[in-house]
Amino acid sequence: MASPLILVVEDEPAVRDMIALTLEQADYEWVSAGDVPEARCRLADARPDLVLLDWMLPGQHSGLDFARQMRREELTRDLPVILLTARDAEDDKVRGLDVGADDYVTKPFSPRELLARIKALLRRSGQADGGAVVSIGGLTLDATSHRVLAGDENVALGPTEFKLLSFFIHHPDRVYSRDQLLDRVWGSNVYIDDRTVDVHVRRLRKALAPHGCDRLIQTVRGVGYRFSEQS
Amino acid sequence: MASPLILVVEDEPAVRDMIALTLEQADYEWVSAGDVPEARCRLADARPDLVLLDWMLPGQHSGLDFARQMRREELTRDLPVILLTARDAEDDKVRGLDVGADDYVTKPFSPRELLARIKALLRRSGQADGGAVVSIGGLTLDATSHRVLAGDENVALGPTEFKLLSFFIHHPDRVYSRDQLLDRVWGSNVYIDDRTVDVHVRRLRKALAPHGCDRLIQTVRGVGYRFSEQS
DNA sequence: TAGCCGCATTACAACTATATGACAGCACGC
DNA sequence: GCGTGCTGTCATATAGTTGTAATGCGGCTA
Repeated sequence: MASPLILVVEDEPAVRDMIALTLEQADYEWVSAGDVPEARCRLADARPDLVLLDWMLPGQHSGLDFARQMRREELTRDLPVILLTARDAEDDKVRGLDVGADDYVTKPFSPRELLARIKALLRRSGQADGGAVVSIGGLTLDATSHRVLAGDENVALGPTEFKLLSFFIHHPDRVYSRDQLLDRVWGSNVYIDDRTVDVHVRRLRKALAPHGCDRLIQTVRGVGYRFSEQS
Repeated sequence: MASPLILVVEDEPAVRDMIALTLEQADYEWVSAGDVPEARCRLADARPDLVLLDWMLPGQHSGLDFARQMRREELTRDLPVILLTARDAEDDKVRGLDVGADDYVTKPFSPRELLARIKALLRRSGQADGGAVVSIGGLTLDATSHRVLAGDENVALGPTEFKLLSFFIHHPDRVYSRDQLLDRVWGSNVYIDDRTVDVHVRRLRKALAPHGCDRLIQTVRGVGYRFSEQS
């Protein structure tokens, strides 16, 4: 496999160079962008495997908007994003997770920490498409054969339920609001009601219940849903 | 932290003993397995922090399959794996890293080299954890999964209690008046009675009490409340 | 020691969020 | 064209959460 390509979106040249050096030493390929429009181009032409995104960017478009937009586009929806935030900005972290960043690193950060998170994230997401088979808590989803097994029994799911479960199983132990789920499972141009998510969750649970796997989909009241093996 | 537990998967008793001795001298805990089925059991019951995996194992299941399977299971996906390759087989190394091994050691290897790699890997994987996780006094709050753990037990909280605890845990060792708490937890423009804070503090304490963590929320008479590890 | 004040505790009724079941519109294959 | 299965919406049921108020308790002060 070729070494992963990482897109660095950061306006300060000094920080960018530092990151670039770190990446090179760890044998990653990289491209960089200094603002959001440029980042869009790189995204389209270079097709990176992961994005390092500075929270504070010049121009009217913040990193937040960029991240949100990425989540809406089919092509970039599953791209792992690591947010670079200033220390002490608890709000930023929360909002960052809201728009779907997968992880964040607070500045200033050590090269080692950055690499560790990149590696962890790449491994997780690489497993997601490459392996095509993922198992959690007795549930097995095989993307290739488009099949779901609970234990060794087949589970019949409709298309939307399958996509929903697929998203959940690839992003476990994390809450997603109904809006986020609509963005990431249904896709961009949807005028669909929040409550519809409830219904599909319900259908998914119903299908999983005979196998005892419905417990994996957990309601987080006031927030959304979570897929997790733990209670 | 307790000393890390290492699972040694190796069929040759002589090599296994040598490794075990090395580990013991470095003050690591260890368990061992001679084949893949046994390794699975140890993985499930002992929950090791790192796996030393021999590439050449008896039986139809190779180390490669085992490693791949580990990457599929949620519980073991992020477990660091060091591969022990028999010969200087470049192919094996490549394939090993492909399935997600984090490092490899070529036999014969020196105890010192083995220990160095174990140490480095444990350090890295330890750092890769938790971005949005804060722990104080046995309490762990994970914003990402929107979960609270006391020790390793789940604590059920309502939305407001969660927000309150989240604020406290991010601002420890400092008194806050009821008005301040209303501002920062409930939001600015609320016309809510001071006494309501008492009730929510009470509810939070009640939820934490079974785990002994209620002592962290302290009343400062005439002033307000404080969250602190010290009494 | 009586009385006051601040906090703890409990109960409760309004309110809100989620679960559930039913339904009509579609798309698709036959 | 006709079933069949899937989707999104709605109405209703259920369950969990919230702020308030009543009451109890203990310490502090006069």
